[in-house]
Amino acid sequence: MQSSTFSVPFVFDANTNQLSSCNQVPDYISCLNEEQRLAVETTEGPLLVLAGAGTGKTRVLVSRIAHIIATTKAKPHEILVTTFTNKAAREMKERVKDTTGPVANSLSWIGTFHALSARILRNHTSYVGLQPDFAILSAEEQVHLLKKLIESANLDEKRWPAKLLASIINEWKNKGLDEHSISNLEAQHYLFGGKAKQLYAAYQARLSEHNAVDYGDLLSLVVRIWKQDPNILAEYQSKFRYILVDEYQDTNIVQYLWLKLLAIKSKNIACVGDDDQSIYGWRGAEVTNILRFEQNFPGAKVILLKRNYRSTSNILNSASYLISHNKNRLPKDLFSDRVSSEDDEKVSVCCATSSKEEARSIGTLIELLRQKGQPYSQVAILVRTSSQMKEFEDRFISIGIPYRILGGPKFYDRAEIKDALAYFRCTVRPYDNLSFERILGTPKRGLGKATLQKMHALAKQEGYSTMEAAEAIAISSMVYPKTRASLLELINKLKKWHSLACNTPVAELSSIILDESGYIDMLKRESTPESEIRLDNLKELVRSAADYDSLSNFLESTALITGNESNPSNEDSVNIMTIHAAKGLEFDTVFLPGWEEGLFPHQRALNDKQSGLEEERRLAYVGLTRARKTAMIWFTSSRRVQGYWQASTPSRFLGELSQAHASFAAISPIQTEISHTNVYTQMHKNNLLKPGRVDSHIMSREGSPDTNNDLKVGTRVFSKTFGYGTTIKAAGHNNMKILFDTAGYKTIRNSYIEPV
DNA sequence: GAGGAATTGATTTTT
DNA sequence: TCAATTCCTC
Repeated sequence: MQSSTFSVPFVFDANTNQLSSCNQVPDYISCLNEEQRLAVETTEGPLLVLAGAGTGKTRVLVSRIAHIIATTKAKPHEILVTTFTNKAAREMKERVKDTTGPVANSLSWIGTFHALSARILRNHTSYVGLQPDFAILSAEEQVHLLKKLIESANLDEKRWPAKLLASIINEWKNKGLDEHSISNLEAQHYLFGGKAKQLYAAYQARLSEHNAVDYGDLLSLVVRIWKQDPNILAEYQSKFRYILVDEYQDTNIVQYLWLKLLAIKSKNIACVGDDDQSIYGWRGAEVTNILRFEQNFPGAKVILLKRNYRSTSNILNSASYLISHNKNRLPKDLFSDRVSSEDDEKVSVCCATSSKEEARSIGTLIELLRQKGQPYSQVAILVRTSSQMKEFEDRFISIGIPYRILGGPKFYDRAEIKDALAYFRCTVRPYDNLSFERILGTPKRGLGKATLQKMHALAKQEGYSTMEAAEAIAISSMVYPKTRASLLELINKLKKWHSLACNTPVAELSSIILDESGYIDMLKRESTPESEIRLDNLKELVRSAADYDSLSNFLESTALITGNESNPSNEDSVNIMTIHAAKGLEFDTVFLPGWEEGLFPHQRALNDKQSGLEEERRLAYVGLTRARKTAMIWFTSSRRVQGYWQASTPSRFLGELSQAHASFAAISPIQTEISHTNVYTQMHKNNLLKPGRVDSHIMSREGSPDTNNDLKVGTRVFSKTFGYGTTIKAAGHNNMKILFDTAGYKTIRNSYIEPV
């Protein structure tokens, strides 16, 4: 896309609330194409910008913010912008700064729905029976809490999994339903029976006891306040004169209600999104929001961005043809801005015999690309499931290709960070039971299950918090003196830190806590490379704590911000990530391995009716459109899934690529250098002309009952995948290690082989 | 309560 | 297969 660097020097004086030097015709307009300019200049009334992949969505939003500030009388703090992640919000703010100058600093309402809602909710806590310092429950804590409630309701955890209950509650909150509708949810009906409603009531009661909300509440409470009190709503309606929404296809129903209430007065709502890139349906995103925009916001203008600046026409056309197989979408006609030339390669489809070979071939290709001057960082491997990553890691380590995994374990997900935060939270809020239970046994101090059980019993009996119960036990004779002393020591430390909290700098306080708790010592004693990293992470945590003026403010920010900047190594390295994590990114070369039925589209999505398949197809579309110049799709003829070897059928999506823009058999110049990939033979062998044929008994693990349990060692057997072989030894209940005549040693399910 | 053995169960993931 | 969890023993 155009790379003009310019700056419109707006100055916003917060004292006088005046914006100066904004009467010049700003330059940001001139670098937009006609479609984009229309989207930027239509500042009044509801607007939907339907932007295909690579059409400059963010540029439109950024320019629009600049335009609104320049041409209307709106102040930056009267503009509300929602983004999908915190990271996107930061990046958007940076880009606005590049375009409008220092005025971006006054753009204070830009962030995720959750972050914005938390701010709004803090002003009206009494309205919904909360204290202003309410805590925000993380997903993990939510499951933990539900687990405990299920336990105390004497339900069998195996049959009533907390995770399932959590997903039901979340789904239902995302849909903006209230407690009366929980009984309508099909899933809870047969899984939880009448108990779900009780469990939910207990859950919500526990939340308010703890002065906490979960992520769903954050939004729905704001919606509830706005619905119930017209005065409060009116206040926000006039406060936010312009509303901009990024990634509109990923909003859920509550977020729609939220926007609708807020925008109903000014009608100045502009949403940017692409229905074809909606890949988060499984967590509540509602594509219908974008499909029905014109009905939901009467008088809406819809602008389609069709000019794609990213991909070559072969890639774009393949992707467009693929996505045209979806029924539930708004048709678009994207065209590539790139002048077709010799390096407009077709999308190539290649086959390997196993995931190992797949990784080996792709590794070789990457090395060749590198020799031809392509930096590693311009190469991405986009997988459907994270389990596919390991094969590539192994291979890359052995041949020395530097790589990085994006969207891997997040900083705040690391055990040591969570432990540290749990210590901090106990210090600040002594009634935080979850955190207290987390720190009890880390580092080891002779406190465990038995002691915890006693605390629980006492807490329940006396209505204490866990820490109060611990204190009572520490001065009673309910436990051994050794346990008592250890417990007392912990409690005294927590009390000491609590008293330090108000007049000690945050960074100092946090390092005192980590030190005195023995946590640092524990890691130092380990002295493994692993523990070195952990110590570094803790140092990093202490460093970032220094930016806050109180420990509780620091904790507040960590509840909403998950640092997903993955290891910012400056080394030129290949990017490995899931397709989900690749959303919004682009690379010169993209490898898409594992296009096989059952893996991509994923079996779980296939079981899940038509909408599941369509979302998988959108995912394929997103994957393909990440590529600028080269896209290479791979599939294998057999793959080890969950430890078992399975014959695989090429993905039905391969048959949905446009023949004119994808080459199934034609071999690109680089590929000819790989001798062991015989595309032709494999294509025939795998019956690629009829993609989508699934051998259901092979793909599904539960498909057929396990027979052949009486197989003896040394028996000759036959497998559809590997041919003839001899059993070597039993491996677990229903598996056998077999030496195949041609395929070598494999461990497979007994049901996949038959004696001959 | 700690540590080793056995069992289980495995998309995608942000706030 | 492989990691996480639970079970079992000392």
